[in-house]
Amino acid sequence: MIRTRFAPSPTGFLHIGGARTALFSWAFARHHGGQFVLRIEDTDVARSTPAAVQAIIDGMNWLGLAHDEGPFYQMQRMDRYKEALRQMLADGHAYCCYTTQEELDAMREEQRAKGLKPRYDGTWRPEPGKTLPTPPAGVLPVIRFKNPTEGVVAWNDLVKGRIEIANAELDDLIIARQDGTPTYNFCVVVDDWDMKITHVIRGDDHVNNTPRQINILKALGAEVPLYAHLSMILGDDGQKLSKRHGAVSVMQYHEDGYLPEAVLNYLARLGWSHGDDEVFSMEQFCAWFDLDHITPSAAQFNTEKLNWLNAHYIKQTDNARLAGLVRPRLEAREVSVTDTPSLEAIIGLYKERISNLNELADAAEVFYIDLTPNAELLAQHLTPEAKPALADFIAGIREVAWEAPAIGALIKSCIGAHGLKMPKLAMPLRILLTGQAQTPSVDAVVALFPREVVIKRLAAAA
RNA sequence: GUCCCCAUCGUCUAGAGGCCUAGGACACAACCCUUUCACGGUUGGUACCGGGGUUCGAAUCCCCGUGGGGACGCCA
Repeated sequence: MIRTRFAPSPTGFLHIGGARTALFSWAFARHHGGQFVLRIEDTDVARSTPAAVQAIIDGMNWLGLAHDEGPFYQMQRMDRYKEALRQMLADGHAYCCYTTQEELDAMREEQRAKGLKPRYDGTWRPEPGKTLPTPPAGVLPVIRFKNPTEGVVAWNDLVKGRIEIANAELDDLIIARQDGTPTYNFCVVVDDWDMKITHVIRGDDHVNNTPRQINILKALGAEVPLYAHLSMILGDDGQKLSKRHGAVSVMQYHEDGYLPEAVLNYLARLGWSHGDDEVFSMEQFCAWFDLDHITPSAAQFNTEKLNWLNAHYIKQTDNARLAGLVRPRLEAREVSVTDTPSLEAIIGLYKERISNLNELADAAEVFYIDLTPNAELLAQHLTPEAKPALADFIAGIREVAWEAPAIGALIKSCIGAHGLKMPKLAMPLRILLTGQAQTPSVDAVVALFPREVVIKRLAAAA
């Protein structure tokens, strides 16, 4: 049974990189009929918040990345970690270290100054025949993992291939703090073991943790899972995403009018490929996705391509669902949506030409609010030569059959009578009715409105 | 500084030694369509980081550079 996990720390929202990691873990489990576990790594009490947990879950729900187990909270598993810690101590795989924070800082500074890799010097590490210093009074120890000093740790990374790191490069990391609480690398290992995770799919900022985790796993007598390290996603500008620069919540995409299937499709294609396939459903993705064909190099986010995909999915979506998504956006603007014109009809006319739901709301809004066209824009298009034709149109509008072809015919007869080209009348009509110079076919726009509203809006020009 | 990773059009990528005169998509340009703006359609330009090998043959394998990124916390 394949089991994957997504293990965010709840210190902020679910961003695009985390979402892709979750997506790949989820899809891999789906592909193999396995299970996808959600685990909340909340051991950093100072920075973890319930609001962040909720934000992450909201993001995953919006994207439809459902977990099969969890969420498990590491803070609720403290007893288990401490038990494992005792075991490590008893087995001689871990030891108490009394070096203080200050001493450590000084040591690192000195090593860095010498151009060395900062690392623990092993003062308190027990060795056969070695006499340990006497523990200083009043200093609470931390627990360190006794990392092997010889040989190499290697694994076959499912994305990057074989990675090998010499144990000599690794120092004895702290697995429990002075207050006795376990640290990240230890919790992860115990959890992955207990939760029977078979494939650890995560960001490649964890590559350096992997050899340490493998060593701990072995010390614990646990089976080592397979690892797949996903390269990072860079911002639109090629820069690293961070809280300070460019990182936004996936829910921001919701705000900005993106459909979850567009975001999902875009993310799936970022760092993974299936030949030339660009547009596909999540069902299709799960059928294809197998950790093969994941790019080992970093990928730059491209909003324009996301926009294109979003526009594509909006065109594919039926008007009723779109109306359901646009209506709350109009309500948020305090626009009261009435039955005439119907929101679905407006959407049907506009969805071909916009690329997000907010643009759809922008287009729909003008049908429901009182409108005063921009005077300058109107003056520019409502030329003296157009006025007689407009007057004819206003006269004719009371009688004409209320459907686009008949209205179109009326427009043609009005311009014909005055020897004008279509845009001469179409443009002022657009502006008077919608306030905008760019709209769909003007006869269709006119037909959307109730007749009285058209009469009223055009009267304003007289 | 040390260790690790990465390197094909502007961007996402195809490519697992001959199928590559390097393919697709976004973006861009031109044209067509057209009632404005879009949509759509057609066409076009643009890339294998550099240098050495290996080989009959390398975008693909190896080495060295160079460039970029990551890690080096009692954070996760």
